[in-house]
Amino acid sequence: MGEMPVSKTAAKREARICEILSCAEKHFSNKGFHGAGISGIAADCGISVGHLYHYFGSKDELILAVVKSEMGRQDESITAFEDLSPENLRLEMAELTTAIFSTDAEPFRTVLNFEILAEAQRNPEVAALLQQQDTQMRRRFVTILRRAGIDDPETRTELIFTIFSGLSARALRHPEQERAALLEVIKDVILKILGDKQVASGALSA
Amino acid sequence: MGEMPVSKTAAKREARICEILSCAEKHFSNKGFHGAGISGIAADCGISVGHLYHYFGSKDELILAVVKSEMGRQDESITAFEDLSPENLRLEMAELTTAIFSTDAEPFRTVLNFEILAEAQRNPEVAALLQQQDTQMRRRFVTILRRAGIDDPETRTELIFTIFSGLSARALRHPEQERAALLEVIKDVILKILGDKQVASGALSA
Amino acid sequence: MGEMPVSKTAAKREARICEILSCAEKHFSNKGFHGAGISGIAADCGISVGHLYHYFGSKDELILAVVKSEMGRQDESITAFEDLSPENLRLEMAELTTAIFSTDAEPFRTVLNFEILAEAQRNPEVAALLQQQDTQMRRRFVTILRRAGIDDPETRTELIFTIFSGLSARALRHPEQERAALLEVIKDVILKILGDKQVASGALSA
Amino acid sequence: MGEMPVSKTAAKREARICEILSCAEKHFSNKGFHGAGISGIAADCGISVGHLYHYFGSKDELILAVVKSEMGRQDESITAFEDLSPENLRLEMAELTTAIFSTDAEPFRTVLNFEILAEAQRNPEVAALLQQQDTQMRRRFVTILRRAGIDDPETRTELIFTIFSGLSARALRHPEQERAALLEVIKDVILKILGDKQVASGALSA
DNA sequence: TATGAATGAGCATTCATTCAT
DNA sequence: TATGAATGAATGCTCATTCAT
Repeated sequence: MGEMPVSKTAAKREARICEILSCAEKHFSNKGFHGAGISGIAADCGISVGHLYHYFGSKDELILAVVKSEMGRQDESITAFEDLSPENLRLEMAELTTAIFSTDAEPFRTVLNFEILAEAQRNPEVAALLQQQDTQMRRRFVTILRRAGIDDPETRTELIFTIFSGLSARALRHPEQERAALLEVIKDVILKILGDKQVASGALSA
Repeated sequence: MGEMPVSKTAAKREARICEILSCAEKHFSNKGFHGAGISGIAADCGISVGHLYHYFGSKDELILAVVKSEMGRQDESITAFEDLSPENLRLEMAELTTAIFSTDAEPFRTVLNFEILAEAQRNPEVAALLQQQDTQMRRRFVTILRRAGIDDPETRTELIFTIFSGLSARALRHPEQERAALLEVIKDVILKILGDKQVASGALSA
Repeated sequence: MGEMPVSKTAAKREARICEILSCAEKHFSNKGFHGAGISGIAADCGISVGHLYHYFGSKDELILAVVKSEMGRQDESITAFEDLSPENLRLEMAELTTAIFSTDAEPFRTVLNFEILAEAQRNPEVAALLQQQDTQMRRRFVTILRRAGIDDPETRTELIFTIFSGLSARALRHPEQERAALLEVIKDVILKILGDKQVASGALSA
Repeated sequence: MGEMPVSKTAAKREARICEILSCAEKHFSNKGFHGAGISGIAADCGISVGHLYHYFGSKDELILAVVKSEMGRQDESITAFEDLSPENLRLEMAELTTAIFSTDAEPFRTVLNFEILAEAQRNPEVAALLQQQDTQMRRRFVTILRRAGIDDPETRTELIFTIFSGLSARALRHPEQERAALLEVIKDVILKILGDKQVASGALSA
């Protein structure tokens, strides 16, 4: 069961690719997609430039692969919320509020996050990848909410994704310390969104 | 009255600087800070490379200046909400929800927005500028809300800024057409936030 | 008596030229003739680039002027040895041996010394200046020796100039501390050269 | 016997490096370290600019390598004086006096000589190299003198190095034709220095 | 006399990429 | 699979110099 590598070489190849991706991610995080250079990445991997081109035909291809892997990771981290009881789901999501200001690797915030969004504005392939991945993440999240018996899961998903995306930007624009209050409010909002029967005009009102 | 240029040369100089900034902004938008080249910008301005360096000592200086001007523009566009009656304020803010998906120049979304956020992650000067500007914008918005007689304006400001920041990311990640429903929800949320006496656990609940 | 400036403006002009030369000398010393830039020199003088060109038509002209002034200074410092009694002359010259390892401004050693020699190898104008100045210095020194009643002053001058030139190079190649002994030897050699009736094959032998 | 290159590629690489060094030396001699450009050197070698950087990481590195090779050559040319009989040593050294005014490649004079000395004044790495190499050359020369049975070889070495260094400067400052007499005197001095039992206050006196 | 805007060639350096081995 | 030699265009930046004012 599961896809096991066809041969030993194939396994080695995949490992090598993984290593390159991880090196590339590091460099891209530090210097940006355009600031990082292929040769630096190759050197960091301990392979030659020419050999890197054996695995990735161009820098754009490498960028795309990194973006894809990054999003794979985001997607994966949604798994943590599957199979939670409705109540635990609410609590865990509320906790994310705090995490987003500190951790760099969770669904709504990655170091490469804004780099990717910026790139998406000018690279259609990246944009397509981004949107396709987002669609999938929303779909999974909707399923999670539905399984938890929450009404109108699509809208609530959108709301939550919007708020968390916003938070990740605020972590950069507003890193001061008085934000503790904000976090409390947001937590409450999240709990509301996941707890109320109706979402907005109804649920949020008296 | 009004600030008139001290001298003719100074005026010319300022005009030239403005032109460079505008060209640079265009190039940076299209190719990113690191993708765009000084020589391209200079050529587009109709001046020589060397001469551009007469006005900006380095590319970083130019980037910083563009970021600063960009944020000045964001800040300015808040002015539109000053002097509005409380009710109009609510409606106008709700309208922004739609605008953020279409317009490229308003307080919470600019083409350069993510480029700047990405740059802020590795360039401390940009980060400082970003935070300082955000502080000022929040202060102004708080004043607007307070003048409109809205309770706990600080928290509501944070909430609104968070939501709009999130929306601008969603415009990229989720540009599909079924989002009309989301917009309606967000609009309602904004109206709630600006209309309720209490903010969260209280106001959003029944 | 002596040449007084024709007018106040002329005096001012000369002062300005002096200032430029002194700034240029500083920059050339620090970065070399080719490493230093006109604009840096102008800035250091507190004048505009264009204005510097009012006084010196080109960088080469400025270099030449600095070389000339440098050599003027070397020449001047020979004056110190005129009017010395024969015995004092010997002692003073012997003292120079020590000075050459520490001072940067005396006839046989200047910071710009090697820069000038290197430039002379490729710039004929500098070479000509160098040789002409050296001729004049030798002539003056010969006169000094002759007045002191020293035999064959031409040859002794050559010998002394050679030794001091050599010392200035050794100050760079051999700046260690065990050189005290060398200095004593050289001192003695100088004293010999200036004291013996015959110069070499005779005088230096038993 | 002999050092044979480890592999064919390594040999090729070394040959290429040699070629670059020789081209660089030529350019540096003609225009000075700072006057010569990398692109000119690369073009002269028949390689691309980028490729030159494959071998030398920066211009400074290249300068340093040229200086090093230059000094290697100076050091090597001392070999000619090893294994000479005492008498032949005296004569050969005396002959050098003439050579220094004509040849460009011998221990005490190279075209790049003053360029290097000038650079040493501002580039500590070059200075260090210069001093280290000089120390070694002195050491070797001392051994030569000692083997020839000459007393106090250290002091005599210093004296000779000083005189020859001085001569190489005089070749530039005093290239006129009446110097034949000087040469004779210097020759005698050298012979004395290498022939007398005592060096200075004693040997040079009656 | 004095400014500083303006130029464009030149600088050292890095880039993504190709290719023979 | 793996190397690293090789390219040449492009990078950000500085240069000496000119010129209108």
